[in-house]
Parts: sequence; C-alpha cells; structure tokens
Amino acid sequence: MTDRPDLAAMIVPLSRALVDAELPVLREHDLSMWAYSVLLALDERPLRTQAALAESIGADKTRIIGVLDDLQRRGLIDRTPDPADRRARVLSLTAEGRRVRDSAQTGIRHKEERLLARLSVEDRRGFLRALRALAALPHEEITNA
Amino acid sequence: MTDRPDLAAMIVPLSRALVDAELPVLREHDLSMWAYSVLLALDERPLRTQAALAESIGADKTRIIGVLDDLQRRGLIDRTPDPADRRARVLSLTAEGRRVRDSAQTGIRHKEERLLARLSVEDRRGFLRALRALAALPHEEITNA
DNA sequence: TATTGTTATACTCTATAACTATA
DNA sequence: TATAGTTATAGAGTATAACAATA
Repeated sequence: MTDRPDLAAMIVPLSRALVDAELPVLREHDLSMWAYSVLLALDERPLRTQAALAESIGADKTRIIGVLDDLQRRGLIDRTPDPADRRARVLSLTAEGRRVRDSAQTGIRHKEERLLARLSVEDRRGFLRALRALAALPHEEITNA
Repeated sequence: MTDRPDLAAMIVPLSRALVDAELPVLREHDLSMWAYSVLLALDERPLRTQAALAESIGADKTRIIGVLDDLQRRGLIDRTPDPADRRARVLSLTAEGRRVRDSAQTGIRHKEERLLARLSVEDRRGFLRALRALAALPHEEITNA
C-alpha cells in the first residue's frame, strides 16, 4: 500500500471546512444546511412522501418537519395531501423556491470553484470523477466494504 | 462551469459513510474516533500541551480531556507535567499505544483499500493527490476562499 | 495578569418512542 | 393492522464560562 494519511483523516476535516465555508452563503438566504438539502432534493422531481425525502437526504423523518414547516411558510415549497392517500404529503418546489435554490447554489459553486482552482487540471478531473463515483455508492456498500 | 453535484453534497455523505465504516474497526480496539485521532496525532512527535493536541485534531481542548484520561489509564499514552512549565502536560505514545494504533490503522486501511479499488488507476491517483492537497490547506483558507 | 488544564453548565443535534389520522 | 406524519422525550455531542494551579 502506498503511504498516505487515512482517508477519513483527510475527508472529515475537509468536509467540515467545506460546510463552514458554505454556511455563510446559506445564511444570506436564510437557509439551514438541511433546508438547502431539501431544496436540492426537490429540484428535479416532486416527492410523494416526506419519509422518502428524508431518506434521500440522509435525514430522519422527524428531523425535517420543522424545516418543511419553515419552507412552506415562506412559500418555497408546496406541501399538499395526496388525494389518492391523504396520509401522504406531496412535496414540490415553488417558483420562488427554485429561485432561492438557484441563487444559493450559484454562491456555493462560486466558492467551490475557487477551492478547486488550486488543483491541477488532471487532479481536478480525477478528484471529481472519483468523488461522483464514490458518492453514488449506497451507504451500506461503503460501510460493508 | 461543468455540471456536477455540489462538492459538499457529495463529500459530506461520503464522509459520514466512511466514519460509519471505520467505527466497527475502532470499536474492536475500544477506541473512539477522537481517541484514534489522538493516537494518530501523537504518532510522529510528542506534543508539549493538550491545547496544541486538541487544535491539531480540530477538537476543543475541553473535549479531549476524558479521552486522554482513558488512554492514559489504559497505558496507551504518557502524560507528564513539563518540568520547565508545570502547567503543561507533555504527551507521547507508549509502545503499547503505538501497537494499538498500528493494529487499528491496518484494519482501517484495509477497508479503505477495498473502497478505492472501485476507482480506475488514474482516478484513484487524482483523487488521492487532490485530497492530500486540499486536506493540507489550513481550515481558514477553505472557509475564506 | 496571562496561560494550562479542569470542571460545570447550557445548548444543539440527533435518535427513540408514543400519538393522530388515514388506510 | 399497518403506514405517514407529528409530537415529546431523552441522549449524545458540543460549546461556553468559570475555576485552580502555575507562570
């Protein structure tokens, strides 16, 4: 094995620093990290249940309720009972929600690009390709490796 | 900008999954993540103060006290008042501490290698090179980017 | 007066279980 | 009875402030 620091020893602090870097951007939009995650997850397609949303962003279903309350109150998401099953709440982005998401994401990507600019072209490419591949793995496939 | 998911959206879940994957290995050695971090940080050179150790692993100085208590009680670290400044505690690994660290690290690297084996040779190289470069940056240099 | 380590306290986050309303 | 959402509670993790010893 090539000599290198532990993966986690590098990734965990980097992860924390990235979050710290992005929180000010989110705060400008009055978004918590979970709220931003919700806006991202709802970007593509509406979701039929809150539990599905929670699972897709790695949160507990009880943990996002306050987040959804706030986003709904601010008109950033729609949250209506499913006529076919009135237990479920269909979730989707509003136009305003999409606007806020776009604005926040632009700021975040701007910061990220400045960080990635420190890498050589080939390292940057390998880093992003590898990161996408690893991030696409199911959680259990990593923990059970 | 090339289209890609947010960096943090990929790194944060990956970071969590990595930690979840490694915790069982650490538990076999009765080590918490912070305890393991301490053993890694003390590996190279002894440190003159607990505050310096805490800072080097991104922890609060009050948070590692219980960790150090436990490691000292188990004979994995030495923790003696500095004769030149009796306020400070000089910290170093014992031979047993080094043995436990090596054993835990072997298990952790084994898991990591199985994960990295999913990447192509060139992506793996770029990923590790980029990760080392980004992890070497001071925390503020990332947050202020 | 400042610094090192420590303890005590409060605060945030998270996980678990219990409740309601629908099915 | 099972499920979606909600609420309440407790637990872990973390941050802040106050304290004792030493400089």
